[in-house]
Amino acid sequence: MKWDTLDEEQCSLSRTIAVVGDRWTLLILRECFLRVRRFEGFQSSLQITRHLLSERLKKLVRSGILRRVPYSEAPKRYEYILTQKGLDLYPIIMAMVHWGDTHMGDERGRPLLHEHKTCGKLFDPVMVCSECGDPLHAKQVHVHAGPGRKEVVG
Amino acid sequence: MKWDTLDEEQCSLSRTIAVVGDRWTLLILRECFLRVRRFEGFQSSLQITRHLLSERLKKLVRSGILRRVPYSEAPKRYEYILTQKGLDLYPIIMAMVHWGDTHMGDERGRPLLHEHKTCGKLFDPVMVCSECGDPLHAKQVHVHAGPGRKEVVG
DNA sequence: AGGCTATAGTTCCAAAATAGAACTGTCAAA
DNA sequence: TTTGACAGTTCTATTTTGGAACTATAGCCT
Repeated sequence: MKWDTLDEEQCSLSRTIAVVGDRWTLLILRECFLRVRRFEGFQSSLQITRHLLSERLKKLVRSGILRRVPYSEAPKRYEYILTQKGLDLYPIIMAMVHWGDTHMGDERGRPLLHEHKTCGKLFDPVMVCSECGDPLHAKQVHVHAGPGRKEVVG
Repeated sequence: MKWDTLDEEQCSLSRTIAVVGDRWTLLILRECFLRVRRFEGFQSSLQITRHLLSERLKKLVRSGILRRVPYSEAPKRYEYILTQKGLDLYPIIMAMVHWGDTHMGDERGRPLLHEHKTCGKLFDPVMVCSECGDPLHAKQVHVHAGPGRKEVVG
């Protein structure tokens, strides 16, 4: 597969994978949601090589997920801030964190707890149907071809 | 980073990434949710090299996400079925599909539509708080160190 | 003025992962 | 007996990563 044109695929999952489908990108985004914004911050907390970090940040900026904002004029220095498009990745990250808590946990318990500020409680993320509000399960979902589908599969 | 011990990291996201954090694995899982079960099925719909497909399927079986079930005795043939642990990845996949639909769509419209069998309507997946049921947004969440956390960050 | 430190990268080479194609082995059907 | 379907394995070439060192700008200290 030609990963460089993955974002032109018909499948929405492929298009998402094109931008966030690698290990480092996902970990960088985790740091973004933990309020890390600067090159040295990402580098020291992730132990990613500077070369790859540089690559990934550029790609995230090109994809419109991060904005590169100057925070110092002399010397010129920038920090990386999530755009709305980037903030909208939150459910993906939370879904992954929750699956890890549920299925990959160890005896120590979960490393982070999440508090929902609007209700004040510790919570788990739950994915529900936008129409009826019930929790979603794979077996209750039927897939139809949509308007953007070239040929029918599945 | 040593990717082979990523599943021993303290971070739940890292542990999830250890098993589903690469492009092909995610695409294979998409096919699983579209009811593909066999080697040739995955190979022909994804155009993945047979070598990598073989590797990834083995890893998914080792991780307990797929089960390798015989469907023919002579010759011995197997198919790959999602376990409950695998089925629980559904929110991750759906979150990614939904983000792709929202932010990476093109003029043709979305390729697939999802019907919730229990309510009969076409829906979008929404991530909500398990406690109050409100939709989750990154800025409304506060992170605490949990019992499995060695040191405090973030 | 000279040297140290902080920040944000870039460059270079070795090691690992992936792509692409061909090959293996088992069995059924023609 | 030949062909085809299925489920892989093996091989080499290319691409991506990892790891370490290097560059560049500017503030601060003496």
